[in-house]
Amino acid sequence: MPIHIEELAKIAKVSKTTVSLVINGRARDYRISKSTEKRILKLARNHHFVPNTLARGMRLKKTQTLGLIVPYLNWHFSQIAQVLEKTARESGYQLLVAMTDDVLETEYALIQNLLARKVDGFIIATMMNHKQFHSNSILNQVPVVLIDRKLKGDNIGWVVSDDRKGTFEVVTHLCDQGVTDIHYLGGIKTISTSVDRLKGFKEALKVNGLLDDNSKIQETGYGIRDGYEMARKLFKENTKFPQAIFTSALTLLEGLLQYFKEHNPDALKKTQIASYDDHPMLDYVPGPIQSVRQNAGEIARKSFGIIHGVLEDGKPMDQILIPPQVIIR
Amino acid sequence: MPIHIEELAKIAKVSKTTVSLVINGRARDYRISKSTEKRILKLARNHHFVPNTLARGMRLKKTQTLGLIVPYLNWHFSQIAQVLEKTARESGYQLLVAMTDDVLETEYALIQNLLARKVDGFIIATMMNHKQFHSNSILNQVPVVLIDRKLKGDNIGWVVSDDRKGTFEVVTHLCDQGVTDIHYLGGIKTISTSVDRLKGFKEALKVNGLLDDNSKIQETGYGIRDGYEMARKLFKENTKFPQAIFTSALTLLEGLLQYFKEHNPDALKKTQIASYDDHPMLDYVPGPIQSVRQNAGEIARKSFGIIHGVLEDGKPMDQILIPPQVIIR
DNA sequence: ATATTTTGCTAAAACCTTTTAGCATCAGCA
DNA sequence: TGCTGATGCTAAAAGGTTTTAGCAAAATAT
Repeated sequence: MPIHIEELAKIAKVSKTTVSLVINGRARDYRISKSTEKRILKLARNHHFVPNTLARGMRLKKTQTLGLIVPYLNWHFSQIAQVLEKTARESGYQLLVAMTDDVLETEYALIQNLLARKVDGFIIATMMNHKQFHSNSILNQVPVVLIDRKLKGDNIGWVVSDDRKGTFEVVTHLCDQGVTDIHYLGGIKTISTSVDRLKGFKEALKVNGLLDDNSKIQETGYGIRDGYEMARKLFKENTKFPQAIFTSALTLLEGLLQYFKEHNPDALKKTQIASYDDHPMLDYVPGPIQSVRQNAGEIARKSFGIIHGVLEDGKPMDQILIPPQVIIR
Repeated sequence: MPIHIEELAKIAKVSKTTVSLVINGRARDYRISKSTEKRILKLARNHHFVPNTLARGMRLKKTQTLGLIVPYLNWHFSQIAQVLEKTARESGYQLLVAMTDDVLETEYALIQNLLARKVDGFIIATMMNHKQFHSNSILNQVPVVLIDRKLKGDNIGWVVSDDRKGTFEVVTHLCDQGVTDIHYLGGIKTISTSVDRLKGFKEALKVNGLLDDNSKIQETGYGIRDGYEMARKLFKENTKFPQAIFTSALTLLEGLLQYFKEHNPDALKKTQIASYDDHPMLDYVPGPIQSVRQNAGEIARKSFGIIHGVLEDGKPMDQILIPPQVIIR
């Protein structure tokens, strides 16, 4: 039962055109007298008038809404969501947030759903591969910026952490400690994130004159359970105690730590650990644990910046690599 | 440039009424022939027709959208957001997520914004007090369920963790260990959460025959920094080493741990620590740290359940206390 | 052959905005 | 007095959907 323009017009004894113009601050442009303007503004305030965004969206063909699609709200994506929401809101956009659980069908359905809701743009950590993404109808409807995982194509924007560089640097740090035997625990092989992190890992080994030994590389999935299982396998198949382990995501590190806690409490002291992704509580986990902190805030701000630029200033799509920060503890 | 009903009707050589009826599965009710139905359905699929939700929302006066307003996306609220999104989506609702940073004005603005967007209901961790909330126009427009912080009034729903009980139990556990000197670090005094947690704390002291000593109780704010500062003050003003410390939120625990790390590395071993809120990584922080795990999933599901019940089954508002789980490490 | 019922479909209104094009009225000027 | 320009405002259309009331034709009953 909120009041709308028509009623306001009736009360003010003017047309709804006039009310609309005043509300939108275009009174001057249309020579609405100062007195009429004030009267309407006051009336609107008194009656708690808020323009119906649906009707507005229909007419204007834009909703000031962005769709954010992520697999889940882990620490990294929460940070991104949080900064994104704030940044977007400050520019008058609101966020529709959805999660895919890393299920492709869910992602498809979600994109349809949000398209139907006429979001003005998307920010997606997609599961899709290049082909799937480009055959989707999304791209010729609204601007899309990918985060976390990138795809080729110049009508598609992305903002991702420099996975190769971050991994290279932290693994190099391990090497600098004199470690020569480094194991790699990774996630879903296909996504760009995994490819780049593994690339950085191998590069670091090469530069530091270490053997690139595929038997020390495991890649299964990004679940905590996956990390746990890879840790188990690592210790089962290697008689020699690993000097160092690199996990390519926080979840995998969690799985590893859990395995350690259950089966090998003193491994933390004997094995050097490094991981992609950071978390404030890693400060309190004895280890110490080296990590690669993604600049979530920057990823969020830049992502919005691109969408905003495309939408409001007709700027071209953009693709940005964000340098991560290696945290040495 | 997505296709809409009118065009589809033209192609199928029927009226848009017919298309609409078919799309909404009401063909039977209106005696649309099976053949026409099939034809339209096929056409709709081929042309990737998705009904415009804005137009639909206008006509139906509901948007299948819920507004979630939280102060920030910390672990607890992320969990809630995540489960809520999934639960809601499974019932055909989408989530508009917004954050207040615990700033009252932002919350007011956000509520207006989401009301303008015609969300069908709200789930809010509000900063408002009883009076502020009830003088807000929100309550006579759509159903509202509060989380984390409750307010009186029977037209307003809430689902909160049983703060009093959780605190009582974990503090009692400390007492059972023979500890007699327990310090309390709390947050913003005014919100119900704080009141109930302190109540549980005092109750536990009383039941266990300990002195209720106000000098051991600090309440400033819920930031990490607040935890840090209260820890500093605690150690500065007490010559005697504290036997135990209870922090009433995860952020405060983080602040405490940070203080320990910087100024008192061995305090972790000498002092028993318990905290409201849990986090998976607490498993790996030496301590050990006792915690009270809120059932975020249940809070989310029940919140949605209430809104859904009110919206679709005309059920009455409801207020639910969710039992938390004490984690002993 | 006519009346009635069933079948299959549709016209039009309503939801609330914004915007374009333009209509009165009045003052100023010749 | 008649014309021009400024002032202050408005009518109407468009955007895409759902729903109510009802129409024409075909089938059935009398």
